[in-house]
Amino acid sequence: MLDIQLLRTDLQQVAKRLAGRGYVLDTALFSQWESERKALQTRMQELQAQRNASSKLIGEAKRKGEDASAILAQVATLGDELKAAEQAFEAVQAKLDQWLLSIPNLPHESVPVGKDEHDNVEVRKVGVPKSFEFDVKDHVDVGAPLGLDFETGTKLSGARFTVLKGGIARLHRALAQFMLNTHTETHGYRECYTPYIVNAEVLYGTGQLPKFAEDMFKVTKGGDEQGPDQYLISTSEISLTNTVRESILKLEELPVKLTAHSPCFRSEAGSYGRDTRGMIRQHQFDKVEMVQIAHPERSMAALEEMVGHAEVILKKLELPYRVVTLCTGDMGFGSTKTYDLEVWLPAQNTYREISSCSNMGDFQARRMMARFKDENGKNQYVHTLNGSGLAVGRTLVAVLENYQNADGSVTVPAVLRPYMGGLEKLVP
RNA sequence: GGAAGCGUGGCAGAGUGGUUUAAUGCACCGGUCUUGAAAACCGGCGGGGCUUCGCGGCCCUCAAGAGUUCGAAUCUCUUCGCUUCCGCCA
Repeated sequence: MLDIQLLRTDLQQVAKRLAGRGYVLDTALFSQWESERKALQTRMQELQAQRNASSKLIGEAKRKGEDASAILAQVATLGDELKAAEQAFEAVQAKLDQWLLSIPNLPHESVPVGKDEHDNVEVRKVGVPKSFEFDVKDHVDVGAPLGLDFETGTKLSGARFTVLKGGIARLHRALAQFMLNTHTETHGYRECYTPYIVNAEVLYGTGQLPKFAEDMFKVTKGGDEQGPDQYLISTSEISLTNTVRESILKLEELPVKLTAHSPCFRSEAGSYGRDTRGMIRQHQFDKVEMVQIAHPERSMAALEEMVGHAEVILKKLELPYRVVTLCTGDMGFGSTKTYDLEVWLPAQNTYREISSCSNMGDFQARRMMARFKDENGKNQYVHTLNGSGLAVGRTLVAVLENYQNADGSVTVPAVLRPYMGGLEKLVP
């Protein structure tokens, strides 16, 4: 959520910056609602003050045993008027709030202006794609004999669900363990285990609601169809970031660095027909997530650091990748700046997204009321950052494709062998 | 699932319709004193919002929501959470 003060003081500038990401800000609408709000709020508060004063007088009169009927008569008409004023105010305030919640974040000045993914800027390329002496297979064909089973996944749950069996299942687990251990042991993140079902208000905090409800899985408690709205998390960014909601952190508590391995559930509405083959795009996938709650002055540095943390995983796995700065038009809703990590997939002969690291600035913090007491004792919004470190399913895909051998086996990356009981190769 | 009880500011804790615009203590911050500290004393000390150049003024907030009332922490209803007991259960 943007700072409403910024909209009040510098509306045109905000509109201009949002235009860079392809968002048209309805400035006339805001100005109109804002002046309505101001008038209604002033009126309502006047009436409340009047009521409070009169009630106090009545109390005093009664205590002294005096006759209060004159004041009572005077205040009698106030009730209806006040109620009407309150309702009118709440109505316009609700409209403003909903509107504010639907506005994306302002891009940082350092973000390249652009329309879509074609305008993203490559920052660096690391590692050299290996050349194969044989025709490379994609992960579906490499994985099938090793226990990657789409057919059973579909039988159980429909399209975009997968069953992993045997060595592949273990490799998948090894990847997650390796990532989690690396982030906790060498990057200073605190391991967390969090709920996979969260309340709607939590999703307002991180920005999935109200705009992106169609991307989520909503769940219902048996026998409680009228119960509160709850959703499966689409990333553990949601639960990790919201751990600091409605709190005021001490200066010395920053930065808070959290990590978790969790499944992620995404409806993938709007991506029908895209990446239908294989496990690139699933309704359920695992991810190791990094989250930082940072001092505003430190958040951009923290973003660079976090990208580095994600890169370490790819480097240790010896997977070629590149780092890309997303342009204004391709960034996510709440981000001020985003780097994507794209891993080399030989079968597709291209780099594919495997991690996304973003600085959300105070956008989520304002929605969550997550603050810290600054150097001057003032409460300030924290900055929140999140990054995949990494998407486990896609990492599995990358390992299968990059480590495949002519005989159909897959070499286990050296760093994963301790997690595989020393196994060096997955053999059909 | 059944029964009972309880949710007040960072913590403890008063407060059962109008001197509570939430007492008091602890913690915390500033000051006096002190070589320094402790103690003592003085002052400050939750959060959100509106308004003002500023000083300030005002509104909301006692788990959440709704209601009764001129007036609600206090009364009523609903929801949520916690505690204890019983039942069931990985």
